[in-house]
Amino acid sequence: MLVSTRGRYALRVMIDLAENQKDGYIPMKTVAERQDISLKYLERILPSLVKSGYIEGIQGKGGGYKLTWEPSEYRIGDILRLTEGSLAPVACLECGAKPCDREGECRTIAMWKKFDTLVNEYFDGITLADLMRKS
Amino acid sequence: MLVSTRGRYALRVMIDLAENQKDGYIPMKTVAERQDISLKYLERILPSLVKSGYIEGIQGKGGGYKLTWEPSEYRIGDILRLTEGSLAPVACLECGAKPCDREGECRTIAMWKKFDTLVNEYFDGITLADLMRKS
DNA sequence: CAAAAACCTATTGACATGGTAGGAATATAG
DNA sequence: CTATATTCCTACCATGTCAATAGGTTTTTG
Repeated sequence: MLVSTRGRYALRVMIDLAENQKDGYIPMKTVAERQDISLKYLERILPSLVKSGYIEGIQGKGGGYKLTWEPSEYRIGDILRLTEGSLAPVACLECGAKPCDREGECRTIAMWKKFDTLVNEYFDGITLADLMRKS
Repeated sequence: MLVSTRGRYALRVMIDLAENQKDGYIPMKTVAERQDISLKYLERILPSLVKSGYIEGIQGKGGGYKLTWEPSEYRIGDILRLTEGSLAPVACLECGAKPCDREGECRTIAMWKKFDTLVNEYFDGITLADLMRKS
């Protein structure tokens, strides 16, 4: 399987926050219940989204999380790359990978590169707004 | 990372066999050395290819493996699906998966389905012959 | 018979995944 | 000020997969 729960859960949280934007700061407990995901596990996934400024969280009673920008400004590709680490199909295409010493004779690198582009362009062509419930 | 060594090694073996077709049955030891892959590990990957009739192996001295068909008749997608198990991006799209009980309210399933199609069509559009050294 | 090769089964170490546990820090409501 | 709600932080664990190794057995040929 290609996409782990990390990325998928993050995506579901973002969609949930987007669809309930009007409620202001939303406690993760609420999202976890609505999405039927372990609260504790979500708490481990969210910090990366906060650190990158995708969502904003405030502590204490009445706190919670909310989106920083408009749903249409979030590309799914960005969210997945952030939470999954990378969408590269093979190690040698990962950002900052050490160059493969078989690169000269490699028959497949061109195929992987094209695939990598395809994947990134696909997910960059979709935004959070595209995934929200039409209402 | 999306594609494991299993699929990638299998692919390299197939390409190697394709490029050296003229030599008849090729011992896996030779391929392992040429490709710089552990022979023992290759021996664990190959049986699935044999079982599916993609390659043919004969035992004993002077034995080895060779392609069953012409290189142009092998779709990369088939080889990867066989060795990787599946190319589905999420569990619920895997062949014979139990239906997800959130499917009705799932905002992302359509995106994953389209992606799944994209991936499979991409790799099904490439054959072994496309990856061989031009000579 | 000896060598070469495919074939088979078990085991290992490393790592990722998915999840749990227990709390500390922080802010608000009353 | 205190109780409560919430984010935030660290550690741990159980399971599974990946990549590889090990040590054979069987089959065939020269």
